[in-house]
Amino acid sequence: MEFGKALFHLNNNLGYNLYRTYLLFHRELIRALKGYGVTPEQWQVLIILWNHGSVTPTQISSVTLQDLPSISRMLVRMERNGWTHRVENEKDGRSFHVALTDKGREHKSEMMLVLEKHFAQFLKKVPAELNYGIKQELLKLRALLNDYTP
Amino acid sequence: MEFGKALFHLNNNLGYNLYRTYLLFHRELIRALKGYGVTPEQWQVLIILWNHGSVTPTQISSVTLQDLPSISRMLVRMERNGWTHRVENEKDGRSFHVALTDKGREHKSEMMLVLEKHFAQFLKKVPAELNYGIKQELLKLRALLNDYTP
DNA sequence: CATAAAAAGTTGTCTGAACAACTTTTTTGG
DNA sequence: CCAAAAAAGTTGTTCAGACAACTTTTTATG
Repeated sequence: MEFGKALFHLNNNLGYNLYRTYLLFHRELIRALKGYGVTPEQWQVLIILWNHGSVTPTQISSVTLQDLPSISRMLVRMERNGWTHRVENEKDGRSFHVALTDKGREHKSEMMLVLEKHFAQFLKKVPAELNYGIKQELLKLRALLNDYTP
Repeated sequence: MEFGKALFHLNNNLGYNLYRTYLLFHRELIRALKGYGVTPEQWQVLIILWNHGSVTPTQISSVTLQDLPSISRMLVRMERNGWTHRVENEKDGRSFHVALTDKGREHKSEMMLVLEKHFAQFLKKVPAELNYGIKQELLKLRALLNDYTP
C-alpha cells in the first residue's frame, strides 16, 4: 500500500491534521461516555451547566460555537434522556433556560471520574509541555479563524 | 452574559480546543468548496486521487481515518455528482478501485487555486512557526491517539 | 479440498453540522 | 404608538460519523 505521496501532501496540510486529530479524540470521547448514553457534544453542555447553572440555547451556542439548530435538537434529546429540562422565561416569550434535572446534577462527579480514568493513560503519555503548547496554539488559531470572513 | 467560569474550564480542556478549532476550520472549508458542490471530506478524496491515482475504499479509509461505511456512502455521492467512478477488480470480486472521471481530473488546478485564494488571507495571518509547530504537535498527538486502546 | 475465518463493502439507525426558511416575540425608530 | 427590523428558536434537507449487522468473496487451515 504505497501512499507516501498522498500522505505527504495531506500530512503537510493544517486542515488535514486538525481533522484527523479531532476525529480520533472525538471517537475516544464517544467510547468513554458511551456508558452514560451521552455524546461528546452533550457532555459539553453538561459541563457548562455544572459550572454555570442554567443557560439559554443561544448562550450554549455561543460558547460551543455550534449553531442554534444543532443545539435545539440536541436539547430535545437531552430532555428525552432526562438530563435537562426547560424553564420558561417570564420576561421573554421567545426564550427559555436549560436547567439540569436531578439526574443531570447527580452524575457529575461520577462522570468526571470515569472520564479522567478513561483518558488517564493517554494523558500520561502526552508530555505536559505538548499538552500546554497545543492548547495555546489552538487558541491562537481559533482566534484568527473567529474573525475571519473572506 | 457571564460565562467566565464555564469558558475557563472548557478552554483548559484539550478536547474542547481541538473540537472548536476543527469546527471553525471545517466551516471555512465548506464555504470555500461550496461553489463546486464538494464537501471537505470529498475534497480529501480528490486530493488522494490526484496525487495517487485510483485507490480502493479501504485505502481511502486508512488514509483519512474515516470508517468504511462513511467512505462507502460518500463515494456513492461523488459518483452521482460525476467526480469518480468504479473500476472492477478482476482479481478480487469483493473490491473495486475508485478512479477520477474527466471532470474530476479537469477541476484540479482550478480548485487548488480557489482554495488557496480563499485561505490566503487567513494563512497570511498565521505566523509560519505557528503553522509549522501546530502541525508537528498535532501529528504527535495523533500518533499517541492512534495506538491508544484503553 | 472443504470448511472456518477473515476481508471488503453495504445497509440500517442514531447523532450531529450547515444552511435556508419559517414562526413567534421583542425591540427600534419614526 | 405602530410598523419594520431584529432576536430566539424550530423545522426541513443534505451530508458525515459511529457502530452493529449483514452479504459476498477470498484466504487459511486441518
